[in-house]
Amino acid sequence: METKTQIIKKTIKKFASVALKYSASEELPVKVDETTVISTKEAHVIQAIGDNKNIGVTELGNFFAISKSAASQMVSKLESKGFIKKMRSQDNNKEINLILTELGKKAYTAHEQTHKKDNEFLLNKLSAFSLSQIATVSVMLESIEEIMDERLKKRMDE
Amino acid sequence: METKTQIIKKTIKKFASVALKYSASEELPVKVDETTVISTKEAHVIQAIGDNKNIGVTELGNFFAISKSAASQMVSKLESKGFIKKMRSQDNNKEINLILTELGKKAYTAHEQTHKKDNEFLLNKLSAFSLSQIATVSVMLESIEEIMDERLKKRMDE
DNA sequence: ACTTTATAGTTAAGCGGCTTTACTATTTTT
DNA sequence: AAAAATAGTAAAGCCGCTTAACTATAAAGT
Repeated sequence: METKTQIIKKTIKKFASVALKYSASEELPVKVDETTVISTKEAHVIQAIGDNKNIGVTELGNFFAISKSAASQMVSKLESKGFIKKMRSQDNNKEINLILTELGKKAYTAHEQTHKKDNEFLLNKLSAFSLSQIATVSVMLESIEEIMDERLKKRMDE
Repeated sequence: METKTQIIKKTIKKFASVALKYSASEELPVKVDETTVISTKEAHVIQAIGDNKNIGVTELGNFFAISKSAASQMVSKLESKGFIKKMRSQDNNKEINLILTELGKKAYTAHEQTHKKDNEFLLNKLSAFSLSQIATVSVMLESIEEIMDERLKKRMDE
């Protein structure tokens, strides 16, 4: 017979493995068209630029919690690949405003679409559960999140 | 008023963010002792070697679904850092048997301990839920997992 | 006003973890 | 014994990041 503790442990394990699979699936490259594939990181930066008109390099770095140097490198790469354009800000002469090119918009949409498809798939599957069941999951996820936050925080300053 | 669909969508989002946090926390380095820190990848390889006595390089590569070349590189690094030892197999002369050194065992334990601590923390928190609530979560996780598996599989051969 | 300081961005070097390609050395198959 | 498979290594290179050093512009301090 299984104790409650055992069941919880099993569930924790399940969560761990599903979470890792989710993040793995999040790492998969995105197909823009027959000849163009972008990495997830590229897709995310394109998304951020699409969602935040006129964002700059430093801002972008903060957004993803990476150094502005890393952001600059990413931006240069995306520009050389033709996904984005660096526009001098009209307010001042040191900032840059990033915007998507047509190709960039296409990439944005492609990335959006895959997420949309996945979410519909999931939505469909989860519709089988009752409202209260979903609520339970939600609450439990928040508990787990709390712990993750502590984990991340604690280990940071060890 | 929130529709069920909206609630599910919210829950999916929550899952996504928690899953990413989980995998981020899984990337944190592991402290072995006052002077030694290892990366998560290193910790996982050490764990695999500790758990699979006499595992070889190619096997290790398969285990983590990386090339045997990558496995070889990792193994060499861990050996030069003194965590593992490469022993010629006694059955034949081309295979290698990997074993943990004392330091390696220490690293194994350190890694194990952090997981144990985290799990106890989680176990504690989740004990507040009823058995049937936990069961629901479990079932739902399996649904999500199924979809992840399809996601991963489908995108692989596109 | 003009010098100091802050802010935005870039560049160079390097690291971790991976891939592919090419290679050596043992086994196994035929 | 020759051919093919298997185990491992090495070299080169890619991706995404870091830190450090740098330039250029803008804002503040006195």
